Amino acid sequence: MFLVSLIPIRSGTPGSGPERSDAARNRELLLCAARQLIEECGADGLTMDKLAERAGVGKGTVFRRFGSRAGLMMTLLSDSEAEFQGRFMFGPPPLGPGAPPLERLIAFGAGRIGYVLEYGDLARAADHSVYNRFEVPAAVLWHRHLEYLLREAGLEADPWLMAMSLSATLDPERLLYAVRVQGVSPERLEESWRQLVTRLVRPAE
Amino acid sequence: MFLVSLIPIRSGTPGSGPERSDAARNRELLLCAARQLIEECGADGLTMDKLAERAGVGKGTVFRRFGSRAGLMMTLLSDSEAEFQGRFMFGPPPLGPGAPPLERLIAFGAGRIGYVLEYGDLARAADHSVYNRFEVPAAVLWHRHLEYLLREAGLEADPWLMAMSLSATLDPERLLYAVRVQGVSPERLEESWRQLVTRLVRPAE
DNA sequence: ATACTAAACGGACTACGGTCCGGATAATAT
DNA sequence: ATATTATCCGGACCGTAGTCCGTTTAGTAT
Repeated sequence: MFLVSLIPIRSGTPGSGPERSDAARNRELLLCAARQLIEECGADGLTMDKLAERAGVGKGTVFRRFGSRAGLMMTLLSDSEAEFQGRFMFGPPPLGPGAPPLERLIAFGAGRIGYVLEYGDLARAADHSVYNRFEVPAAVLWHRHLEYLLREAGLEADPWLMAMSLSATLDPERLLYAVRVQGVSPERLEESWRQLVTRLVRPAE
Repeated sequence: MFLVSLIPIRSGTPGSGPERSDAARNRELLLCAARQLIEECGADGLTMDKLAERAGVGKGTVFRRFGSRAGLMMTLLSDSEAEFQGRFMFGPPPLGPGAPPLERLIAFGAGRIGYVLEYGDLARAADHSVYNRFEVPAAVLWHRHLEYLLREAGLEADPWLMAMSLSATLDPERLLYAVRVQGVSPERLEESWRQLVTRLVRPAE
């Protein structure tokens, strides 16, 4: 069993030591301004320049706080992300521990689909790292969780890569394309996911 | 049965009519310069400014020819892409018609994995459209092919979405991450793909 | 209070993808 | 040859993410 350091999402703190008061104040200003801007222009319409101006700080401050645009988006998502993590790691079955692995897999997909549809553009923008989006703590955690459930379900073959395939299926960009462009219903997504994982873990006669 | 208009990849021609002689000359200059630059700096190191300068044309010309950076990359890949398309649509079994659907699915994955590993950065850069990368002709064709094979194999449930999951599994960015960062071997990828599609199409007892 | 220092600040700067439009030019008609 | 026109050309221009570095400031030691 592995226990990660408990929801290591992204606090928005650059250094390791305590935070200076002006830094803390600016972080709040920035998060507040970001939420305002997203409400006004949507997540895709948020630019780092507009954000800096709205918050009344320099552009450098924005990047020192959040590292990148994707980092900012992750910070904005961190509360709901932590909530979701808590549910699938410690919450009630079938998402949390207690239910059989296959049930948990199905619930995980449904949960993630709901999450992505709720925070659509934000989730997509958070994924838009130029570098490896697969090494973001949250992504690593999902992957490990899927891998763990696959093992528990008795999957023989390469749970690591299978977890990767499953992660790919739940990729925000694809899900949003299916729903928004192709008009696929969330229920249909969930059902397809259920079929997928069910067939995956079914033992080879 | 559907027969697409036969390998509609991307010719690099903007208008619909015939091409003016200077335009044709510049297109050749650009493709040649692009291949040079990729050899020198890698696909990721190619910028549209450098390309224009190297080819001795204006920047506008580059974008009129190829539409975008991703469009240029697709054009550079079009020969090998056409070759791959020809193989899985008309070539010899097990990739081409004649073999049982499951065999063809397995071969398709292996072929695609080989393709992505061969043209790595190029394939990834070609996928990097800002807009919907899922509507690129080549991607649509793969998707339809996978969907068709899934149906042929007797899959009951939602072949369209299942084909989408399978496409996601074969996404260049993910494959390259697995191989280059995680050190997964191509054989392991192929084996995992084989397991995945085999389990998918296995009938529900 | 004063001096000191590490941290944070700000905004000019770069790199890059992509757009625009006035001017050049190849094909065609006369 | 000349005129006409649709197409193409070039490079200045824009918006955006991200970097850099001289300046300011919060916290702390004296």
